[in-house]
Amino acid sequence: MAGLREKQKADREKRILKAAVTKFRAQGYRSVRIEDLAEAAEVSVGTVYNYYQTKGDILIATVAMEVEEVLASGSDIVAAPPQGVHNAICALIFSYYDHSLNYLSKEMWRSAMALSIDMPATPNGQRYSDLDRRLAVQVTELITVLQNRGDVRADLNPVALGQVIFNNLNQMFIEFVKVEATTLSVLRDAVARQMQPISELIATPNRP
Amino acid sequence: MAGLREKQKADREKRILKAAVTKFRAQGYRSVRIEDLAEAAEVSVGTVYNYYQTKGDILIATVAMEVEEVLASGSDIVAAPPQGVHNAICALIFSYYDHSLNYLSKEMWRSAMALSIDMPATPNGQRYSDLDRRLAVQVTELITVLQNRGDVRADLNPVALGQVIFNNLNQMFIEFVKVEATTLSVLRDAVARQMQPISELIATPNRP
DNA sequence: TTCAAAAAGTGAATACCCTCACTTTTAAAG
DNA sequence: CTTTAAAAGTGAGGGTATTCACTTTTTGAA
Repeated sequence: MAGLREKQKADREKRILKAAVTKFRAQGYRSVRIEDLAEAAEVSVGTVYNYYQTKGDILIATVAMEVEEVLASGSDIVAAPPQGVHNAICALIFSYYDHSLNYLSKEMWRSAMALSIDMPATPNGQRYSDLDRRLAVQVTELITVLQNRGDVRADLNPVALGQVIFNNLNQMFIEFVKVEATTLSVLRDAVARQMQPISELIATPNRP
Repeated sequence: MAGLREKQKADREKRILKAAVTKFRAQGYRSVRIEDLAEAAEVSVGTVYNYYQTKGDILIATVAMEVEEVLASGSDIVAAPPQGVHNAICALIFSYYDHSLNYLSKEMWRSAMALSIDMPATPNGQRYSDLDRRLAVQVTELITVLQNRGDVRADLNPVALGQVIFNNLNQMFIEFVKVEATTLSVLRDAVARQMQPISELIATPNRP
């Protein structure tokens, strides 16, 4: 299995991906030409297409790496959410947001999200949608944890709630990456404000 | 003002737009070439670009017409929402959804939404974002109406609530257009299920 | 070691969006 | 009616993602 051919394949794929991460961040996804990636990875244009179906496919591969990290950081929060419904929900959401720009620029996010909408049937689009789905599931898990802990009313459907909260945080993130000037702290404040009434409503009523 | 030149200009623009609506729906946005539109509108490729900045610009123009209708139908609902919080919210959302495919195909929506994310600074993207904003405002207006009527708790921030509900319905619409096979009734049911707990939570508590 | 088949690499060719230097048409003044 | 400037139209050409017929490399059996 670790023949010469396999080793070379893995190496070429890695070189292409590394070139992509570097160049996409430095120059922006748009302005990087496949030829640039091929040159940096020391392969031909045709070879790039042996490893990735489209330019967008390469982008999704870089985004997927980041989202895996985001999911990992989120699972820490779900395992031990801070006290209070609002704090817990915001902690999870903020952990997503704070990780989101580690390796990716806003422009890369925009392009990736646009691709996932525009080409939903391609492996690209599906992979991105899967990541979104896993994020939504994680939010639902948090709600369930909070219900088990007695913080959130037990009579609420955690799936419906989780989806609504995820859809909101996702849409807010879209708005965030659409405006280059917006900072993470502005995003956090806006979402915290939106979640405030939701958190209060779903919290278990005080029984004095 | 209604000189020959103006008349011809208006006529050409209309011909291009008409060709776009027809061909985009028939063949899909992607597969229609600017040259096809130019031919159908009996102008040259260069002329198309005298009226619209990019291919995406033409798409947004067609989408904008549809969204204006959606907004108009929504304002009827806001003016006289049906009884009950859940009914009122769903009525508004469903009026959006039910109008959405009048002139546009799912593929057109996908492309338009992708454009709005990917090129937020262009006139295209901004115009689309403006339409989204107006829809969000309309949802907020509905919440306010329901508050004034005493159906929704007066202590809730209608803007935060309106944004969350809009973000959710918008994101659900994105998922809807991403999967060609999904029907409007499936979409409606899913959103109704999500809004159910929200509606109950924000409704004024019964005072027996 | 040799050789045929399979796998992978290659880059010239293709397709399509968009631009721009040039031509044609319209407006309006003389 | 001429003339001239402004406005609009035109389509060949530039740029880049993607393809595919051909070449090179690797594998594994003889």
